[in-house]
Amino acid sequence: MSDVRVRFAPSPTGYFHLGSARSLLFNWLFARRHGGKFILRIEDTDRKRFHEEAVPDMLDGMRWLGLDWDEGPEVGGPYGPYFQSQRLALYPKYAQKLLDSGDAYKCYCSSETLEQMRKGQLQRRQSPGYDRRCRELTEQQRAAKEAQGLVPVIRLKAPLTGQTSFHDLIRGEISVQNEQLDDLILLKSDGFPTYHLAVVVDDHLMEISHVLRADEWIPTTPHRMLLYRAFGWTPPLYAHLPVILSPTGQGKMSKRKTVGADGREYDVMIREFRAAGYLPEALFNMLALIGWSYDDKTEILTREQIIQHFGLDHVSSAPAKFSYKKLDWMNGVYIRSLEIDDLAARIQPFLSRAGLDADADTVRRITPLIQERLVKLADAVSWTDLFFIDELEYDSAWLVQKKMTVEQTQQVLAESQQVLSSLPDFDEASIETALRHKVEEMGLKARQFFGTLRIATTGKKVAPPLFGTLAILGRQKVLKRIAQAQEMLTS
RNA sequence: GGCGCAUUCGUCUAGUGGACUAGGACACCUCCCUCUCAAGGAGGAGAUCGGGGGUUCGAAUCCCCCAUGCGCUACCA
Repeated sequence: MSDVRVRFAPSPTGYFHLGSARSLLFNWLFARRHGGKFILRIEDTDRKRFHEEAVPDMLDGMRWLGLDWDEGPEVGGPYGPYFQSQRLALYPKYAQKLLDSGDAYKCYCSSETLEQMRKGQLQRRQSPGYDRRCRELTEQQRAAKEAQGLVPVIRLKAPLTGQTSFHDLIRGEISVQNEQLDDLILLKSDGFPTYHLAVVVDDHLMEISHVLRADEWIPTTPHRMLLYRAFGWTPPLYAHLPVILSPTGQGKMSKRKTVGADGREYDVMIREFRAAGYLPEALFNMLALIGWSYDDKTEILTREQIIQHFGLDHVSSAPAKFSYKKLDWMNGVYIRSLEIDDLAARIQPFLSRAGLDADADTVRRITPLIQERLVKLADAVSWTDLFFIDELEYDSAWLVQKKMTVEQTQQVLAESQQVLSSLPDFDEASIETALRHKVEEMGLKARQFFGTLRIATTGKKVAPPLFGTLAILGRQKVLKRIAQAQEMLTS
């Protein structure tokens, strides 16, 4: 397959979300796997739903995920333009061709008429659909309508009998009875094409070889076959991907916030995953595994491995829920595999954004302590704020550990104070040795002694490993915090 | 209502007629390690493959029916 050309053709109506990203990724993988071209085409023919930020948001998201495009916005290409709004002159000509060949006709019914027609049909428990009243209009009838100032749409003349079928690369043969097929509108009365016309014309003109799209589009595919036949063109090969279900399993993944069975709100926008501190490589891996699998055991795959092994034969046909828990796990795996410098650099912006005055050197030193505790980069904030704030806030009762008295707690603080102030070197190893020695001497449990010291120096019940934390905090800050704890205990 | 697509542990999946007493991962449980939390190690529980009929010496895998879920049914995509 040397001349593989696939495209992702979103409608810019909102932010880049999980469902789009997955379809996009599979197209991209298919192109990369077969050494073909990946094309981005913006289907902005619906002026009512157009969203200004949609395209920039998607391009940003794609760059973040490392998905490049060979032709499309910003990069151009030999088949441009890649915005349908810039190709508008094209579509009426093709609609006219179908009019000329008798495969299409002008329909003068207004939206209101059609709406009423549907209502009536539903009331009579009939299938809603256009009743084709304009299909066989005579020349005179049309002239009369035009004289009234009615502006027509152009409809495809679907066959009334027989059946239309196509071969789906994932599902095999799919066919429908032609009587089920509506006379689709190809050109709206404002001269804009509908999605159905524009897609077919553009896919043909751009020489698209394979169309990989979500499941929910299956019902429109027979119409496309009809259009290809009317134009006398060879259709591309089709593969319909399973949709992503919402975390509850009730319905497909929403394009807005989605609420899980636990009542929690889950992220769906790529920008939200990014802001929460998911790594692009983790999301990439995770997305690739929705509906595709490499084998019976491998879960973690590099981008290169995925490209190398990706194929439609391992794409499942059943819809799947997106597992946020598994994404969290996978993100942790990727975070743990990062080089310290790399991770520190990725954490930094999250700290700054949270308002912490975190210098790069300190962040670099803290990073090894929290690396295996991070699920998301944003978690770094609550793990590290203790290093950058001046006053700790905590309940003094926390200082007193289980099975310990206030007196013993005071003793722990005093002894710590003494040991730590007299240490020649305030490094992690020295601190640990000296303190463990003291624990033994006092006959306490390590968790009791260090528990108290942890609260005193970090203000938290859960914090990074103590000795490394103390070393990074520095002697001065540590002693000051211990003194403050002592004060809190006595007052 | 009509049409279409789907149906393997709670979840994501492996499985393409015998190697399946159905494998892996997440989540869950127990234990170990341990200064907290993690991470890590060892184990455990969890699917009679949606149901019912066939075909076959043999079916999760092929066929039929049913049920359920989802999708489409716009001058939206």
